[in-house]
Amino acid sequence: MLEIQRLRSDKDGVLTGLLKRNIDATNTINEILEIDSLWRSSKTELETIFAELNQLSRKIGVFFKEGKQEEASQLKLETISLKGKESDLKLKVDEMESKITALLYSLPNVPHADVAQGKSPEENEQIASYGELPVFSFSAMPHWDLVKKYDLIDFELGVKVTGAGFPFYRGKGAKLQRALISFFLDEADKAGYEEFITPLLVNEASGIGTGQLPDKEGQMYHSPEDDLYLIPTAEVPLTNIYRDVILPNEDFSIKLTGYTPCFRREAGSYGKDVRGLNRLHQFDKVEIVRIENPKNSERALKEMVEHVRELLVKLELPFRVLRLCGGDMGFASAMTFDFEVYSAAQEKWLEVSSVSRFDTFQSNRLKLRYKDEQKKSQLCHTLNGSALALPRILAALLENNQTPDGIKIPRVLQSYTGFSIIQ
RNA sequence: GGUGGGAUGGGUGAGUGGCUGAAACCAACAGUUUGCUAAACUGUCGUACGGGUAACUGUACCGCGAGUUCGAAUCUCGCUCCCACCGCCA
Repeated sequence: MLEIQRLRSDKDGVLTGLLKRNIDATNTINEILEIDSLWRSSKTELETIFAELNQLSRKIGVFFKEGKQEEASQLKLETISLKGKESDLKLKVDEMESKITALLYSLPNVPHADVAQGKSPEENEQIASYGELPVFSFSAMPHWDLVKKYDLIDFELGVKVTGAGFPFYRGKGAKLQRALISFFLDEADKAGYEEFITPLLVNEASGIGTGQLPDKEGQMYHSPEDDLYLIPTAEVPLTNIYRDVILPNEDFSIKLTGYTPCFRREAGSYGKDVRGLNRLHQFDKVEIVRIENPKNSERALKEMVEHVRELLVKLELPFRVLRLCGGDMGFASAMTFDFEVYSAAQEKWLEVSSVSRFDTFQSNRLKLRYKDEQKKSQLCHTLNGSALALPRILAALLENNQTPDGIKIPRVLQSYTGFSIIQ
């Protein structure tokens, strides 16, 4: 949620920023500011009434103590008309507040100055690439055939036991999965992130805190009996650790990581691009989360991008890094870098990581603050990124490393898997 | 699932209708003292919003939401959560 102070002080900046998302928010913001100024004057009026009532009550109390019944009842009469005004005004003020909140919730984050305008993924800027695209002297198999050939993943079994998008990993497929998780966590640990094992179900307040609720309700699995949501990413439990927290000073840098399964309903995304491991209802991911002083968030973003880059280099996968254009960025993000690995048999780039800075957009909802030098509360900046999401990494590893003799395991994983080739 | 008990500031905890935004203690922070540390003493010590350049000031908040009352942390009702014991279970 954008801060209303920002709309008051820099309306034009916000408007031009949102244009990068191809959103013309003029009407919304004008409406917010109109209601806001009316709200402020009404609020002042209301508080004056409260102040008068408080004073009268105090006097009545004193009169009663002194036994002056007459004077007290006199004053009681005065409160009646004030109370009438109060309840009318209070209704209006409440109405205005919820209207403002609803309008603020509807506005996405303002893209950072360096973000380009654009409508679709084609307009994302490629800022780096690494590795060579594999060439095969034989006809390469897509991963959904490879996993069948080598008994690594059983999609049909998943359909039987649960439904589409819930695969079984088995044998070396399961081991490889576990190896990747351990590798990612170890790398995060080396980079100074504290590891967590988090709850996989969260309450409504947490969903609101990180922005999944109320807008993206349909994307999460929900247990109505207990009113709990299955997490779509570890970002939710990890970031919500710091919901309603005020850090005591301005000298902090919080780095969290965690492996969790992620659950996504993916309502409405059927058909192409969902084959095999490309899009699942349940998948594994290691997430990194940072909470930073605003002055350090730019550096933090760079470090996170570098961290993800290193992971992919070590896995020997060809990849490219994109800075997303305004139109392709997530609702809460101010800047996002996507990492895509090349999947050789599908001949496609697959998104395996998304690293974003949210500035104060999340912390405003989370009420996550720190005390500055003047001991004033300021909103923190939050950032997060996948490091990494497993299924598409697995898809690319299998496809790119296939040989007539089997699938070769990257060197860095071999100590984790205990084998160097899948035959 | 059953039965009880509870929810007050960073923590412990007092407070059953008015001068209580909230005692006291602890913790924390600043200062005095000190060769250093400790101790002692002094002071500060919630959040949000509104008004004001500012000093400051008004209002709201004692789990959440309603109600009674001139006035509610305190009384009434509903809800949520937590704890303990029993049952069941990894």
